[in-house]
Amino acid sequence: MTAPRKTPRQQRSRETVAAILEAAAQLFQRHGYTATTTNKIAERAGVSIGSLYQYFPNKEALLAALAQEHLETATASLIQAFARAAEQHPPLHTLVRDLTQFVAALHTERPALHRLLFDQAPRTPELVTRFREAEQQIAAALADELRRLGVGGPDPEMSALLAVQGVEAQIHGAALDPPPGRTMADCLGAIAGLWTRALAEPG
Amino acid sequence: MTAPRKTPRQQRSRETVAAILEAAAQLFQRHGYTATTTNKIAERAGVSIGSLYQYFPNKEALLAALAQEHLETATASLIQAFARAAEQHPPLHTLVRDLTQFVAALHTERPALHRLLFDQAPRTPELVTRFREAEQQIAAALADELRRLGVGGPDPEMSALLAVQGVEAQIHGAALDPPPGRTMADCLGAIAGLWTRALAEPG
DNA sequence: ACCGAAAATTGAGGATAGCTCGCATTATGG
DNA sequence: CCATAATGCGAGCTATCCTCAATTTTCGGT
Repeated sequence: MTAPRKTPRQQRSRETVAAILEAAAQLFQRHGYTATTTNKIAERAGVSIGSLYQYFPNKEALLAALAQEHLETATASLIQAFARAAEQHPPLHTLVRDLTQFVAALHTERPALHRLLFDQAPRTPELVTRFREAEQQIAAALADELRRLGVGGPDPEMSALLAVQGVEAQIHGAALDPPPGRTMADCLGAIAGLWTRALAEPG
Repeated sequence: MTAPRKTPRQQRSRETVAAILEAAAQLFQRHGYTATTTNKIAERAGVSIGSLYQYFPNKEALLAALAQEHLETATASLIQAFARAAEQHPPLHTLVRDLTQFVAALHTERPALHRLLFDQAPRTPELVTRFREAEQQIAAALADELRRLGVGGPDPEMSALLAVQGVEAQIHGAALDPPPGRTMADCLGAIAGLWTRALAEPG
């Protein structure tokens, strides 16, 4: 159960919730999930521990709320950037290069939060579901472009989803520990090259 | 700290450690990591809680030991299967198809343990490192074959690593929730097709 | 066979962290 | 202005991880 226990109705309580989430984000990022106690979060937020549990049923729900927020903004910004890039009807290799760079940007912009959610957090079914939904949204946007270009093989939706999943994993790996002797740019270039070839098959 | 606290020297203690790990595996898989208490593990193993902490410094170390065991056997069996498949010097598309099926087998053979390690366990730096090492071993084996076939672009090691990371993520996704209207076999076919094209570029 | 040392086992309990619950305080709206 | 709802509070309950001093078992040398 990670759903909010009670929705704040007054301005005062909305500020309380915001303060709690802000404090949770800071402490989780600085000390990790398990090392952060809910009492410390409440203390830093300037509220009592009772208030915290008024709005969040358990510690995990704090993480779920942060994850949802991050996934929503990240997905939205990525889809927006992708849509802007697609406006000019670029060729496949440009589209793929842009996509990889947008995904890479997610890892460099808020690296601490990103790594918190992907490397430290216990992966609850709810978190996994949210993540899958984000993947599918991005894949849908990519699939549209593949269809427009007449590529992506007989099943562009499937190809798009596999591309999103693959690019995510590859860039995460490159950001975590890039192969010796290769820069991040090398990795991005290789990833873009691979996927341009992989997706080039006519529909 | 997940390193063993003390290495068992007598037969008796080796059996104790084995019983603890067996109990931990069962309970973790049945009830999840956090819901399993160390006292329950000791109880099911038929030893006292003190004995458990004689050999494992903390709860996390139990998971790390299970993870190391699973990763080692999985990596070894995958590399062995891959080597056997490569003996007959097959073409690229056969090699890629075999690789995807071997990886898929890891997800179907011991699904509970696999999902435990990938979806529930808190990802400690040590676990992440072990996982990276396994990836690199498999990638090295694949890179050899790419070189033999004269494919994989200018940097076959990089291509191989990206392929291993990508295939792992895609098959994990397909096993977790396959796209609507597609069977697992559809997914495997699509994955193999994509990577055959991606890796086909001459060196 | 015997003995001292090392290895192994034990389980009550300390320390700590997640979470509850009854009460106090503040806001709302009629 | 007051009844009601919303919000805030924090001591303390409960459960879990882990320690430690005492006990039992095994081993190696004589």
